[in-house]
Amino acid sequence: MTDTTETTRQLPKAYRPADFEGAIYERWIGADVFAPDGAGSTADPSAEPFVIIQPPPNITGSLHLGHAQRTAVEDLMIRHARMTGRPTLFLPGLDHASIAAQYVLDKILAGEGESRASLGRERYLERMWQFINVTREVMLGQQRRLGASLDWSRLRFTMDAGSAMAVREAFYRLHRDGLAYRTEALINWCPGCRTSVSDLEVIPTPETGTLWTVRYHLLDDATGRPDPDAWIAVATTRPETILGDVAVAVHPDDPRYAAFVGRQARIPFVERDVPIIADPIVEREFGTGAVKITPAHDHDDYETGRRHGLPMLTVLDDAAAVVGTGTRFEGLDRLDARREIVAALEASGDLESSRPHELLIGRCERSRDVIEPRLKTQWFVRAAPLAARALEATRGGRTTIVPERFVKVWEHWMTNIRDWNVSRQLWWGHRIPAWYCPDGHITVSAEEHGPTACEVCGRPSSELQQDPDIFDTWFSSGLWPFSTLGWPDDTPDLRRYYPGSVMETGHEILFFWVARMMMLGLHLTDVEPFHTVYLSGLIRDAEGQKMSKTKGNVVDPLAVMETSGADALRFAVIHGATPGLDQRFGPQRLELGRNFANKLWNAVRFILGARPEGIATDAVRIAPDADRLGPAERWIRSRLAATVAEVDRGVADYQFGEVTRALYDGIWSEFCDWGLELAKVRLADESLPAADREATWWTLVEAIDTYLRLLHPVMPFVTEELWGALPHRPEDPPMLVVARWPVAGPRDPVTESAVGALVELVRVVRSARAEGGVEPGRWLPGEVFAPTSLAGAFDALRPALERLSRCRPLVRHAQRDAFLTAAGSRPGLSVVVGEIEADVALGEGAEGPPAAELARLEKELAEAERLLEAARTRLANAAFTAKAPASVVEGARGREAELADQVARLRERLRR
RNA sequence: GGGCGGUUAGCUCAGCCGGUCAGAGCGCCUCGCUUACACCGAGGAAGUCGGGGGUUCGAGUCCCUCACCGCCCACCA
Repeated sequence: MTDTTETTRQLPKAYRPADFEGAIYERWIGADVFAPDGAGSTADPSAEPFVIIQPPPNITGSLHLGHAQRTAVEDLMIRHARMTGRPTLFLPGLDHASIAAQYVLDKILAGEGESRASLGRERYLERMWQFINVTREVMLGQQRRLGASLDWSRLRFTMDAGSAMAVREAFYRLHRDGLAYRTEALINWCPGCRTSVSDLEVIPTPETGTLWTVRYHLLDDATGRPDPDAWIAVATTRPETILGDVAVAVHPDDPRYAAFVGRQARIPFVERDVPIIADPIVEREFGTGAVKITPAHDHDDYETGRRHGLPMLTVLDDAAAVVGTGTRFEGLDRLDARREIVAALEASGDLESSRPHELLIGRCERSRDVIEPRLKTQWFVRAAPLAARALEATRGGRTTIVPERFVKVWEHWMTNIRDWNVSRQLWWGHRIPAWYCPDGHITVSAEEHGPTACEVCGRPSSELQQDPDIFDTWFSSGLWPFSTLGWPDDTPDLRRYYPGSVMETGHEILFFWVARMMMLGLHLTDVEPFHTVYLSGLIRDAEGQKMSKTKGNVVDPLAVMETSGADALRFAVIHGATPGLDQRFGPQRLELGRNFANKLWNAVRFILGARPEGIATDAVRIAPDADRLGPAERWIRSRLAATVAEVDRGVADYQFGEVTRALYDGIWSEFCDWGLELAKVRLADESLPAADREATWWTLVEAIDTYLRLLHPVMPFVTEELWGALPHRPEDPPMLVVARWPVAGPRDPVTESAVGALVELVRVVRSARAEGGVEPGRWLPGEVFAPTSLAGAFDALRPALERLSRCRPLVRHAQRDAFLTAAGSRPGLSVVVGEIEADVALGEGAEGPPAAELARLEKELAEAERLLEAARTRLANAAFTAKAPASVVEGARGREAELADQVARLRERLRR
């Protein structure tokens, strides 16, 4: 490390991120600075640790831009905390993503002519491990490339032994506490994935279907046979479910059907006679006002069936083919069956009508197949009591959600929560640790090898059968904040790093993941798993479209980083980050980041190259000599202090876009555009004592060092690289990554306003020159009248002001009369900026002020008059002066005086 | 059917607690190779802050309402 601390190094002329980003990451790893207790850590061990919880990405392929943006935000927070001297934990991990992974692997297998069935459970899982051994490296590599300062020594996976142990223990306790139960219930079945899915995984999709109206003949009370001339018409979008109908429901107050209630109707094909019942759930206006009830294949009907004690007849199997009906439709896929049933009804004359109908179809989030609700015996987690505790945590302020508006969404969901179906008929995942004995007794065990005997009847384990199902993938994800720290064991990590500080994730998985972590965490550990939930928005493409593989508009972060660098990507995505709001990403954004890095690079190159001869190349950094600072140097320091404060505020408020904006403006528009330009002149001024020039240089070093620290969490690579080339203090650590976060110094309002006025003068003179059509390269003499309060700053900065305004000599007059005499009536450009007036001579040969100059002055006058008028109107309003705060009124008066002065001066200039 | 978010220069967006807040980047126009940077520098044009009400001395900034776009939740078969 000594090479970077004790000597300043030469920087290559061009900023080429690819040349150093990888090497820098290696150096961080080599120095072991990411682990909270790593060899290179400079944290205060007694400080409160800062822990970021990163959603472990799904191990299904590669990371996309959304991952990159979130990782960037997380890394920003953790790097900032690390620099403040807190022990930090940023734990890397991957999620086995059971259903998503199986979906991907199934597709790959299909391409090879294999399938889940052809391989069998064992070989299928072997294939899965092979698959993820490849993808995991890709994904971890992407995180490294992005510069994520993850503690790799703590890498975890939701399918590792630690997670497995936590899953078993968690389920064991939930069951013990009466919060996990097994029952037959109507669940969402995906025929494509051949598994149940949770309510959240069913995506309501608007589609145009058909609404068929079908006649069910009433039974003749006398004969007990269907009456060909009496029927009740029901409307349905799924005629195949007729086979499972067990009732017809009408609204109890519907006069049309009052006489029907209590009678029987004959279901076609299955020739089943079912009751006509009354239930207020029926919408009288919809369809015919009579609803067929299929409790085993429809969520609403299931509830209705339960209310009325109706039988539940399953007529679709796992593949969604007709089963158990004893009809000729047996074995047909439900859609084929639907067609045939409609045709048969039409033939029999019982199809009254059919019309197109817009409806919401539940589709599988993964396979997009139509979800077919069906009865299954599954494990459920009782949600209400868990949700109550989660709500307590957010209401009590122990966990804060950022941005705040999501609290409402959270509350709504938590208060209407339904029990969580955790059984999945998949293979890739944690097997449910429940065993059943031949007598149907249930034994749940947290032991790795299962129970030794049935808990109820004592039968030996050899007679017990383990549940073939696995857990919903979110069950293990829900344990992530503590399962990764050794829970259920009472480990040092768990004590030190739990609960976490900030949990960052996309708002789309607020329910899937955040809610489950809260519920499980509170129940199992008795403490909320994190203090803050920071929700990010989605990354969209430049057109505002959601990025998706099928649309082909996904941006590969690796490719982006290859061309523009990780820093540019990080800057771009952080720049656009507003909590909870989506952002568009396009090439422009990226260029912004890259250009900024380039600017920074060149600024540092300039500073290093401008080192006064009296300072050795390997000089140890010293603070600039305060007695030798000029106005420009004091201005730089004061503006720097302002930027530090702004960045601090942005970080504290999670307004990361504000952080990048403050840095962009501070570094580019203030420090580079004015600070360096002013300093340049002083550094080159041989007439000044060497010590003055050295103080200037040390000021630049101090400023850029501070800016680099502030920017490090956003752009870690380029800042590390550049910082390494700067002279350092003896107490500085070898690398920026563990250097101390800056403390905002004092502001200097007097200097800020004086230099601000002079900067404005330069700006206005430049503008006047350009508008007046003066050749840019031409030096013009100028006269300036500045109030005595600005005299010191003006004189000190005169050489710089001359150079920047390209006016020489620039003569300052202390008296306005003298100024007016000197400016005289010669042809020239006149500017009025605040209390300063300047007149730039156009030189011999000029006939008079060019027409453009007059037009410019007139425009300025008109604008000033307009503003003055507005200010006067405001002050004339008695209500304003009476009710507005004194400071505001005072400010308005000052403004009025200023404007009046400016108007007067401009009029005077125009008269000449 | 509820709920939430967005609507600010041609484009992409900042504008936190109402009082120089009308801004930035890109694009556009005019200039410029001034020894850090053409991934640059200087200057410039450009918006009745979605519409309409209201509160206030004062409103992109608060309230109501409407419109359009987007998202989330929801048991109309």
